[in-house]
Amino acid sequence: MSGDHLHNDSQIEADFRLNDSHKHKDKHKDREHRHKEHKKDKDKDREKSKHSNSEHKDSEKKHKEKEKTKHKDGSSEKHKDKHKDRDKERRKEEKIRAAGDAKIKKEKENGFSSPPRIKDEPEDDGYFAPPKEDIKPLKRLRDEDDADYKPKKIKTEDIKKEKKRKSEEEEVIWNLIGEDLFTKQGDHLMSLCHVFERWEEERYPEGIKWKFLEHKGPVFAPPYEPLPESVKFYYDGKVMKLSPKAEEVATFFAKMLDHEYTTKEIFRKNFFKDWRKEMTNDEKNTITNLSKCDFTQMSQYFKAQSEARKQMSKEEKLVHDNKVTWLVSWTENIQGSIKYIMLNPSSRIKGEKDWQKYETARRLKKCVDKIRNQYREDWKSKEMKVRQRAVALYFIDKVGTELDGQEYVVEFDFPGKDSIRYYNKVPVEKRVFKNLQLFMENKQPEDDLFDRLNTGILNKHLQDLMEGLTAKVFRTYNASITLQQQLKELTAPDENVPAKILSYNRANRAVAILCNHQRAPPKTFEKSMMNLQSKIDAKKDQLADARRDLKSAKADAKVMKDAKTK
DNA sequence: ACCTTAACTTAGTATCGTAGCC
DNA sequence: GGCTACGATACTAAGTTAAGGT
Repeated sequence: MSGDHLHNDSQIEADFRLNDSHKHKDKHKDREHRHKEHKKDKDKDREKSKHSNSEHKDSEKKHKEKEKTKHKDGSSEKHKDKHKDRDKERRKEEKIRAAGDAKIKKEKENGFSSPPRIKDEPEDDGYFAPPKEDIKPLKRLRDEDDADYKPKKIKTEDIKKEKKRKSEEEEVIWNLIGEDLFTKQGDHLMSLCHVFERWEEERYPEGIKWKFLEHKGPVFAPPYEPLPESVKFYYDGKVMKLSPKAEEVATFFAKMLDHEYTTKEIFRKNFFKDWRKEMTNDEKNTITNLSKCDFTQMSQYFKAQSEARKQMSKEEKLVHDNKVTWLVSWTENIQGSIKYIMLNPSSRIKGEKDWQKYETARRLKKCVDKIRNQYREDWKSKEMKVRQRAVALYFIDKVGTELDGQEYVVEFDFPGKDSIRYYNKVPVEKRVFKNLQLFMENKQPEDDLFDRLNTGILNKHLQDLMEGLTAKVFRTYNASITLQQQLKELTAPDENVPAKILSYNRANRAVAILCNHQRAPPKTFEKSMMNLQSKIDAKKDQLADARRDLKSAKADAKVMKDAKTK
């Protein structure tokens, strides 16, 4: 959700209601969207896998180095987890690298500088597009949402109870099976078999089989990874290098070599027929008899792989990291920064966080007076560090409060976000002004004004003042309280809706100014403005015409009247 | 103590979809 | 049916914050 001021608590609630009440329409939209997304994702996935080898040895080296240090000093649980992730990743990378240097070279020319890390499970051979958690869970059904909205902590206690209840139920069901279903015992049995209840609920009118379908996205198989060079295929006793497609199909057969199926004539015939479809002409000419094919090396290779998988520890098998919220990450190739794919703002994970943000701001409301009093006191502190901290905190908190007289004015001039110049003259309290003068004593222009202060000191102080307090919270708080005050001031209960909307927009604008929101005029702005102006002009002309007509009509009427009376 | 980085938030522009108008 | 305006959504650069590294 964007803009602090745009979402106070009541609005968040409203947002959820909106989703709920619109779920049908939205679902439809969502489906369409996902359809598109899948296509995109599919393409993306192909791209990613194409580029996945462009991974740098650099980052791997880094990982290894990190690992070393961490093990030495005994890292936290969380970090151990990360290690496992990295280990896994490294293994993946190594595997991929083994696939061939030529490929790497080619792919280095392309954009990606790291293979995307996708949070799925290794056992899962399918690619998810979109990833398992819907990329756009925007309009999920309410009940679904509710289900995972609740639990901050799922107590093991509850799970145990639930398990116990289930097993007791099961026992009763087993005891009742065989009973006459039309007796009370039967009713009891039916009531315990929840699956019947569900069918009961979902019964549709005669002939109607479904009301809507939800597309959760197709599962795409990962692109085929060729076998390592060392794994040979033999035809008629001679080594034969298969084309990638033929090799891929051959692996299906190789993987089930131990199965009885492969001895069945019909099965062998069917497989061979399908296999030939993927062979090159040369292969078709050479491979004419399935019995002369030797898949044993392939078979052994896959057996060894599955054995290795079994050897992995429980933790290794768990690929996911439930300490983070992103679905996919990769290293961007220009700045080397990390990019993420995260959930939509309307997802539980984001919505809950956003809600928490406002809860923190509400907590600040309770102690903000105390905090303000304290930093005012600290302006007089003997300790320079405390004074600097207090002045800094004042600027973090201060939101254009009007002061009597403009005696003490501070001029701000610095590159702000997006390197946009921030230039403003702000009236401040006398003590702040005097303190700033003090901080400037014996300093060159390039010296730090707050030389005794750093983020660590300030943040620590904020934490001490209130748990969870950071600089951002002041902004959220001040924006929210301003919106509330403005709404109170500008709106009247008996106003009509357009008037209320106008008042709301005005209140919102006040907050936008407070937060220094800037927006370029839209490209079509001037054109729209001109259209509006020409409409106004046309109306004015019309009005003038009408006036003229009225005047002459009146004159006519007078003449007529005179004539009539006459 | 200072610097770097991962993970997340914020806030901007771009684009899409659709209602309403002609 | 085309055009426009406008709200919703998508996309993403550039912030913040906390934790880790040197």
